[in-house]
Amino acid sequence: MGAQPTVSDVAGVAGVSRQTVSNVLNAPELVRPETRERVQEAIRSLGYRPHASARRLRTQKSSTIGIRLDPITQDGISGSILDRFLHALTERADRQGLRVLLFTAAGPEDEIEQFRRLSDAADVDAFVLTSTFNGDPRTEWLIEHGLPFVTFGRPWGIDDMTDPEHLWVDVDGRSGLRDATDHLLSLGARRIGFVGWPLGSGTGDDRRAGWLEAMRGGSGLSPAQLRLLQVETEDVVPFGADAVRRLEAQAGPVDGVVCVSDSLAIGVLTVTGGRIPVVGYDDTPMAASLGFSSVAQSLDEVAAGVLELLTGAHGGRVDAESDMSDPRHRLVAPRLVVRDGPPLIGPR
Amino acid sequence: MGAQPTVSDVAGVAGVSRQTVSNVLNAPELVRPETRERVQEAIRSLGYRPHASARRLRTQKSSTIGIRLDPITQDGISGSILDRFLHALTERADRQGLRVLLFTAAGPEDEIEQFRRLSDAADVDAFVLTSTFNGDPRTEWLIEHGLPFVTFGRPWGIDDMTDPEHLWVDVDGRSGLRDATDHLLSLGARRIGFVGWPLGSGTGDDRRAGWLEAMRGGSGLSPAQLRLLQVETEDVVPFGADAVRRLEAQAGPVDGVVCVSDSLAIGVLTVTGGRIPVVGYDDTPMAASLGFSSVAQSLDEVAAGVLELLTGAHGGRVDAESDMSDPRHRLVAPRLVVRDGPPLIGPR
DNA sequence: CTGTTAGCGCCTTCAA
DNA sequence: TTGAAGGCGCTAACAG
Repeated sequence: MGAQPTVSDVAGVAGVSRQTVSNVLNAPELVRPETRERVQEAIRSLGYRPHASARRLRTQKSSTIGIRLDPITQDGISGSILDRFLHALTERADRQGLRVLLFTAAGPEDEIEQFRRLSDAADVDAFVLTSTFNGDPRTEWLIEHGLPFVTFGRPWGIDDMTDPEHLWVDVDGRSGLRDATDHLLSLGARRIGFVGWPLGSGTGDDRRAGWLEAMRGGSGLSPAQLRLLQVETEDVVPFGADAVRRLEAQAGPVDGVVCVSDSLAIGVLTVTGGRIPVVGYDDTPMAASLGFSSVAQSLDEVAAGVLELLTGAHGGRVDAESDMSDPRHRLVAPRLVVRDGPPLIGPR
Repeated sequence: MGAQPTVSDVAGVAGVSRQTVSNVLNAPELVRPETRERVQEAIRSLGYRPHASARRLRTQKSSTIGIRLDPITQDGISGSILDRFLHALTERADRQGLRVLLFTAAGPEDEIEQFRRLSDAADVDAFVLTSTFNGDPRTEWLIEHGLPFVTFGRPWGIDDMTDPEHLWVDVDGRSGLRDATDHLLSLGARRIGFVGWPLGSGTGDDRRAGWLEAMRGGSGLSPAQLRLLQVETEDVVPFGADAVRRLEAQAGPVDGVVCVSDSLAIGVLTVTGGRIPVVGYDDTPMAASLGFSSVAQSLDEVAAGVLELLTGAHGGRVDAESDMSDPRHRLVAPRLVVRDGPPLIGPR
C-alpha cells in the first residue's frame, strides 16, 4: 500500500536511465537483451506497475472504451444478452490492454451528451453502441465528430447501411430463423407459424425474412397461406400467448411456431405446451430452463468482432491490408440450440 | 475533433492566469464573482473540459470504482440482478463524479490479481464486490492491503461480520421471506412450504429463517411439522419442480409455497400452477411476465448505500459525525410484490 | 543501444 | 484575490 515505485525507482535499481526502463516496457527490441533482463528483474522485485493516468496523459489516449448500460431492460427476458456481451467484451478488451467504462443515459440525446463529456475529458477514446435503431442520431453525431465507434447491430437506415465510416457487427438473424424453420420442416412440420415484432424494426423484419425464405423453399404453401401464418406483437410474454391464439384463429391449426424472441416463445408455450414444437430466439437462460429450442447468438464472437473493428480503425482508420474481406463490418452466424422432449411449461 | 482547449487557453481568453481558472473549477469561493463569471464564460465559449487523466495524475486519485462482472450468470434467471445493480450504481456514481470500470476474473484468486493490477496502476481506487461467500479471501486481501471497498452482501463468516474494516450493504432477505409468508398466512394458508437452497449458504439460510419466524408466529404448526415443510435444492428451474413434489410427498398437501428464488418458484409453478399461491424472490422479469408474486430488492437503494459507504470511507475512513447510526453497513428492506390471479404457467 | 531533455494538463504550494 | 513556479509519472524526440 506504500507509494508505488516509479520508473525512476526501477532505473535506480537496474542502474540504467528512466528512458531505458520505458523502452523495455514499450519497445523491448530496442534494448540489449542483457540490459532488458536486468531491468525486468528490477521491475519484478519492486513490483513496479506503470501509472495508467500518467501514461494516458503522455500518450494522449485513454485506451478505454465506453459503453452505455441500457435503461431498465424492457421485458427483461433478453436483458441477460447485454450482460453476456459486456462480459465477453470486457474480457477480450482486457487482453488487449483496453478498459471498459460504463455510463448511463436517459435517451439518445442524453447519450450524445455523454459522448461529448467522456471524449472531451479524454476519459474514453472509442464507443460501443448497442440497440441501434432506424435513423439513429447517435452514429451520425459520432461520425461528424470523428469519434471511433462500433455498433452491435446494423444501421437499418438505407443510407447509413453502406456508410464507410460506420463500423458494425451484427448477428445474422435471418439465417438463424431460416435454420430454425428448416429444423421444424425437417421434423415434418409444414404449417409453421411466425410470431414476430411489429413491422418496421430492422432486426425483427430481418428475422421474419429468414422464416419466410425457409417456408417458401420447403413448406409448399402458397404466398396467401404464408401471409396468414404470421402475426405481430410487442415483446411481452403474455402477448405471445394472445398472438398464437390469433394465429390459429386466422390460419387454422399450426404444426410448429418460430418466434422472434424467447419472451414471445414463452408466451406461445403457455398456450401450446408440448403439442407442437416452438423455437425462440436468443437462447436465454429461460429457454434452457424451460426446455425449448432457441437460436443462440455467439456474443463472444460479436465482442471479438467489435474489438477487431475498433482496434483496426484506431488511429489509422481501417487497416488497408485486410481489404479483401470487407473490414468494415462482421455478420456473425447464430446457432440453433435444439432441445428435445416436451418443455417444462404448457397450458393448464 | 481539433485539440481540446486547456486551462491555458481558457486563461488566455478570460485574461487571467491558469491557476485562477483552476480555482474557479475547484474552489470557486476563492475567486471574485466578477472574475469567476468571466472565466466561466470563457469555459463555455471554448467548450473547455478538464482532462481527466491529467487531473488524476495530479491528484493521485482515479475517482473510479472497479467492479467485476461475474462469470456466466449461473442459472441466469437472476442474472439481471447484477445488471440492474450495475445500472443503478453507474448512474449514482456518475452524479458524484465517479466512474465505473469493469473487469472480469476467473475466480477469487484471479480476482485478487485484478485488484492488484488495477490498484497498482492507479486505474481504480475502490472496489465493489458482489456475491460474497463464506470465508471469502477477497475481503481479507483488500483489508490487508488497505484498499477501500464495499461488498453487496454480508460477510457470512462470523468473525468478519463485525470487522470494522468491512463495509457492506445487503438486503434483509429474512424480513422479505417473513413478509411473503405472512402474506400467505393472511390469505388463510397454514401449511406453507419452503423451497430453499442447500444449508450453509448465508443468504439462503437467512431467507429460510424469515419463513420460519413467520410460521412459528402464525401457522400454529409444531416444530416437527415445520421441519417437514422445508426442502433444499440447487437453484435450477427443474429442480424446483422436483423439490415441491418431494415436499408434498413428505409433508402432505400444502397451502402455499415460498421460495428462496424465482428460479425455484418457476419450477414449483410448473407443478402447482394456480392451485396454491407461490412466492418467489428477486422479482425478476420472469415473475412479472409469468404473473407470480415475488420479493423485490431495491437495487437502487443498495447502490446508494454502497456509494455512501464508499465516499464516506474515502480517505478519511468512516465519517465521525454520522456515528449514531452505525455507518459501516446498511440493511435494505425488500418489498413484496403481490400478483393476483393465476399465473401464466402451470402443470399440463 | 543508452542517456538527456522536454513536456502532456492539471493542481498545490507560496508570494505578491 | 491573483500570479509564478514546480512537479505528479510517463514517453517521444533527439543526442551521445
